[in-house]
Amino acid sequence: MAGNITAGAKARLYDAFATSGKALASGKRLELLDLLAQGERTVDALAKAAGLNLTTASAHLQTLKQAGFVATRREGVRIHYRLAGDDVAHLFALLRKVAETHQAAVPAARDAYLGDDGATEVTHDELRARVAAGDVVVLDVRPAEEYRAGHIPGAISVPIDELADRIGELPEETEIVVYCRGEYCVLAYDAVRLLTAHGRRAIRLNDGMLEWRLSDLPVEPGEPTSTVPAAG
Amino acid sequence: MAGNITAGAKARLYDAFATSGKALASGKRLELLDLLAQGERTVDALAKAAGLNLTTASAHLQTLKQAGFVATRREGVRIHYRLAGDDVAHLFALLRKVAETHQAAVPAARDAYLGDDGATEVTHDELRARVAAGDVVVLDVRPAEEYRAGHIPGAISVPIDELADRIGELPEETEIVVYCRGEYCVLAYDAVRLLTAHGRRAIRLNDGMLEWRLSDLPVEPGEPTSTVPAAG
DNA sequence: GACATCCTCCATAAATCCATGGAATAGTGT
DNA sequence: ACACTATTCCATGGATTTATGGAGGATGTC
Repeated sequence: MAGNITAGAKARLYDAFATSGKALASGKRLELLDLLAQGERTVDALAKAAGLNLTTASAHLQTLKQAGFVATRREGVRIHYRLAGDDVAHLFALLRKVAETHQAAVPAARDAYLGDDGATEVTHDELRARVAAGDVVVLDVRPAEEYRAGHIPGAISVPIDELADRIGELPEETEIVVYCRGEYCVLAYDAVRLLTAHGRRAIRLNDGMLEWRLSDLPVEPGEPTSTVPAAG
Repeated sequence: MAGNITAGAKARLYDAFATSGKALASGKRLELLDLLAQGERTVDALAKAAGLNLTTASAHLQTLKQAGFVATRREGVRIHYRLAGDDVAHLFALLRKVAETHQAAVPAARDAYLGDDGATEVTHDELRARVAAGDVVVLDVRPAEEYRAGHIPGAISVPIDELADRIGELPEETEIVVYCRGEYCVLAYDAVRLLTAHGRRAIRLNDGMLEWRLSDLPVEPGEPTSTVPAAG
């Protein structure tokens, strides 16, 4: 029923909260939030990235907008959607964490999706220490657009789609730390599998850009550089 | 649709997250979570407190259980539901906060429900300082059951239903700080209106037990005492 | 102005959710 | 074994949500 017209003030308040809850109640909308957490995007780009019909994507985005989770910006004929605030990203991240902690189906679905890459994981702190020591190369395998919107300082960008062709750009001996969108993003897993298959030493960041940003660690916007920084 | 049988592993993972999202997608379920955040309760008690048919309440609780948000304990013929963890309470609190921040309808619905009591609000820190100074009486107006499950140390219990009859138990000069379940709980507002109408000096805690507990402030379980502590 | 692009709004069919009453189950007391 | 209580399970009708195609609005180009 949800939203009884003649309901009392209490029901109206809780139904308003539930409007925001409903925004989290569809896998496709969560996928859209996941994408938006990496930076703003147009409706068309979101639809393609999430594998949705344009009309369907638009409808989901309206639901998110009603919940106040996203805001829009018009640029000519395009409309760019973005998260309405970092608190929304926090809510999204917390939902996933709580679901993984308390819902038995999640770890299973997670493993089925991500698979095993045999890679070690490093924490934020370890990564920062090793970057400071010049010990590793940090590799961002998200689409270039997302790298541009913000990446870990010093990371180089090789989108997962181009990685097989551009593997020669990566150092042969230095260890490579790969990251992508977040804890449940498959790109870094795929990248590690590809890199180790080519004899590179690759490990994975614990999680990804989402958690990095929400931990208030430094984020750098800007274009990818075409050269790999001198390692060691 | 949500839950395509033939969907890929990614869709299954996000649909699993969405299962937890769905648990937050009904005003009635949020009311149940609000109650459970105060302590465990039987199905029957929850149904009555939320104004639900027993069968309907049971169904909502099953939804919450599937999401992993609640756990159960059998005691003889009764089944007690409780939150599965503090992270669930955090998620619930964050959802409300994000909704209030970003959804225009929430502040309006909030004001319509809570009304105005003309009262000053005090923060956690201010309250602790004034309690330490013996400057105020802290009054918990939640049902006795919830007080018993955990209350602010030193608070006295007068459930809102009994307050009109028991107003004489309260000091006439000392300022009274009232609190109840949380930021959107109406009981403290009602209590302040009642107390000021009877010439008492009453103010309100910023929020309530939920936020107090989630801030890791000390919580005391135990029976109400029938005597009001000597004030000042 | 005619036209293309990007997006939102509308209408529709299938799937899902909500509330409810009645049946079934688990545990208690006699 | 029998009655009784608390809760869950099942079936049903009505409302809501999802996906989709087509119409309509807004903006930019020629």
